[in-house]
Amino acid sequence: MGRSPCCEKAGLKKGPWTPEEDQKLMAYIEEHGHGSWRALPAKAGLQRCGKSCRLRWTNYLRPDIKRGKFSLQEEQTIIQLHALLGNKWSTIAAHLPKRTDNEIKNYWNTHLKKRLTKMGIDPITHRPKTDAFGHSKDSSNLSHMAQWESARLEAEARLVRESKLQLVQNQLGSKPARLILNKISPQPSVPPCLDVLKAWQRSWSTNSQSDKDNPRIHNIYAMMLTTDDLESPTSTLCFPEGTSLPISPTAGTIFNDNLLPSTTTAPATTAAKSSVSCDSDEGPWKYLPKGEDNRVLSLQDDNIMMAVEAFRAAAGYNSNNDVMEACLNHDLLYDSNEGGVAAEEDNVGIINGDGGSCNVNFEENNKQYWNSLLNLVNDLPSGSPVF
DNA sequence: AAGCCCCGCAACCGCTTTATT
DNA sequence: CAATAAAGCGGTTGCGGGGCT
Repeated sequence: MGRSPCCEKAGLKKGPWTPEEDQKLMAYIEEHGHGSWRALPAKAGLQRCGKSCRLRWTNYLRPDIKRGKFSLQEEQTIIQLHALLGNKWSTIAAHLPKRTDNEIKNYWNTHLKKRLTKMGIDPITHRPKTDAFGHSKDSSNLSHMAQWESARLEAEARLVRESKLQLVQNQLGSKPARLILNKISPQPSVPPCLDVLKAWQRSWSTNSQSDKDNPRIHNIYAMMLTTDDLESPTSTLCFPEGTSLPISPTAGTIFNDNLLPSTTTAPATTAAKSSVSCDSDEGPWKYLPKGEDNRVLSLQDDNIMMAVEAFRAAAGYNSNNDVMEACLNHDLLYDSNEGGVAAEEDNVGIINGDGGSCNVNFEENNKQYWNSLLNLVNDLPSGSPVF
């Protein structure tokens, strides 16, 4: 499946852009939109390849780019997200609305990475370097735990991109505590919070035992994570109850019949095409492909990961068995009786943020780690000098 | 003043993913 | 369903500017 490089043609210019070229590109896009990038250079009178034009536009010329020094808050957000996601620059950029992935990547490589190193923190694992050797298990667990949040954030970022063109539809059900997977614009009313970390905390907080355990673990890094507001315009975890938005019709819909308003019912076409579901306490989650549904998506906070999994599964898995397997592979489902991985027909417990009725069998160490991290963060006065 | 070195950033390269035919 | 095109993404490169000797 080869594809010839887009700049192969002789005569195409490379290297730094001149102001004249910038002007041509901006003028063309302002008037016509970019359309097909490949076709753009000829139409705009540029001796560049489409890829070069796209990069120049997305990384530099786009009017909604904020340039200049990164604020402390932005730095903290980058560090936090990098700890969870690794080098997923585009996903991280989705949480810093006016910054480009390229800019964030550069800033990380030239500033933040060095700063962490100087502080004795491994910029890859985000753990104190002295911990790295003796706690490899912790590191792998951290990575394991981060998988789900990573998946969620990536799915979220995808939905956000796709939803930019959508029209807001008015719909509201009777269920309280709505959580939506996408959002068109940032919500100023979102309360300051460490949404990612708190999401984790909720996932592990079945008991309060950890409150008194390991109070000093990773305290240096916890200090670095201190923040007043992790800006997360797409966060699923900070929305005030009662908020409701439609899921993008271009992205498809994740839904759960039992959480839908009683007046809406799932079309019969659902199961046929997207026989994708994840069972949960609320009943099965399903995914409806784009164009087939325009209802409002309403999720209970605790089911967010199940919904995301249903969505992801719709793209890559064909049967319930596959989805179940995917869930099992991610340690999402556990046998409620034995604490081991459940067979499909078993009565399985679902990881559930309220912790009340679910069976969470992750290592206690992970719980303690994240809880201690959050406790430390919460205990610190807001606006603590970190750097 | 000249040469050298380091750093930051824009841009490129090539691989992967997604969309289209 | 496979092939192809287009776009996305992350790693890397190389240029230009500033500081140091």
